[in-house]
Amino acid sequence: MQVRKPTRIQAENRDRIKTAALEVFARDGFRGATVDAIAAAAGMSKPNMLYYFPTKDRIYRTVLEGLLETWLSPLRAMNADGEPLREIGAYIERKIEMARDFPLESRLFANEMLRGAPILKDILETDLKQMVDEKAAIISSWAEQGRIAPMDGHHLIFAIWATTQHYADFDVQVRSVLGDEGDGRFNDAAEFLKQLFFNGLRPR
Amino acid sequence: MQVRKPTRIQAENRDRIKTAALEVFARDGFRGATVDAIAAAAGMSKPNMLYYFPTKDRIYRTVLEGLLETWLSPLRAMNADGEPLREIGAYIERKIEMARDFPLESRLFANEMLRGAPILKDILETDLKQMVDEKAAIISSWAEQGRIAPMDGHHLIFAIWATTQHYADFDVQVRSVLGDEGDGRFNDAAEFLKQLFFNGLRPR
DNA sequence: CATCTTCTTGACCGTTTGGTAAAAAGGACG
DNA sequence: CGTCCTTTTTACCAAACGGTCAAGAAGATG
Repeated sequence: MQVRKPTRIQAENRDRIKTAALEVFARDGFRGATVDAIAAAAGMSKPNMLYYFPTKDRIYRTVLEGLLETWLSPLRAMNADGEPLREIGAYIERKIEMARDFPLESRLFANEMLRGAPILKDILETDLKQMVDEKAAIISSWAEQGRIAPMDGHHLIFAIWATTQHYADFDVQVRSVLGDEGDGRFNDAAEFLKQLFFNGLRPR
Repeated sequence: MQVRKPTRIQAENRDRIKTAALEVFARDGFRGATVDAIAAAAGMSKPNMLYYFPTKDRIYRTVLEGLLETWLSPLRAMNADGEPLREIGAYIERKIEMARDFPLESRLFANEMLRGAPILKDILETDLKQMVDEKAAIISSWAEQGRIAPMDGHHLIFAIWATTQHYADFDVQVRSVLGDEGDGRFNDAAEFLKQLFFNGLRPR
């Protein structure tokens, strides 16, 4: 099986398509997105795009899978040997940065969840579950050592996901509510969330 | 302008359509949903359905607007004269109940946000903003009185929205990660969140 | 610069989509 | 039970959709 290395044009165009697809899928979801819309966003004709990716489904899977590793890396970085509040604080900060810098990725992920994760379900139940269980166990051990309040680590992780991704997924709502004073919302959110979680987790 | 009261059949069918539309729109979003799919879910032919609602757009607006008041009523119930932690705790509990009992409504709302809230934008910027500002002011006054920790009430409200709605919007993910032990997830979440927010908000 | 491969295009195809028209079927009510 | 209004159905339409095809344009390579 011959696998020749991609040409410069191939690399560029595949990249433009993935960027365009991210935009469209994040807004309209898989079913709502059209290959015409993606091609238009990528600045090329539909048949031209389909020369690089044979189907809409393939584009979607490529974008989604390309995103996963980046998306989960902050959690993977949470270290059992670190100081609990430092580790959790760093995780919150990193996740807020990602909501600010990669809102489309967050919304694409949210869209996949809303339709029942037909593509990612397997990964959620295996790889993701395994990692979350592992990190939740670390949190439990911190709690048993009395270094943080006793709690189920799973729900702590969910709470951090929810609060941080909210600023990407519900960006319209956040901006609508905050109005003109909303410019510093990511910094304010980071400060608020660290206070909330730090005080909420401190052992008592 | 004659407005006759709806017949029994009209009332029933409009209701069936709205229920079916909620299901389909919550899963596939506005663009991804098809009138055929909604009609099928409602158990009637497409032209029959369009006899009751002239366009897909009209169905969507009807469902969305019918949802809004219910959706925001828990926040409206937050009372300045109550005891802060009791009020906030009751709000969290009510929101978790809604995530459990009305997940489709939550996901429909999420879908509308993800595509930039083209229908709800106006309401977000006027009615919603007004109410959130009002409630955030109450929270600020509690903070000034030293009854809770100082904070921006807006972000507290966002955090409660995010953490509670997460259990509806990301239900697949939550269930995938929790596995078979996930049955009590709404109760566990309520307990966890109350602990988190109570400790996180206590004045110090 | 000739040749071979890669890339792009316009024309096209069958299916799905949102919606319409007209007529048949059903229900309410005197 | 006949009449009138409501409801449902069948058949249909134009546009949008995902995708194909063959031929031409542009790049790479000797």
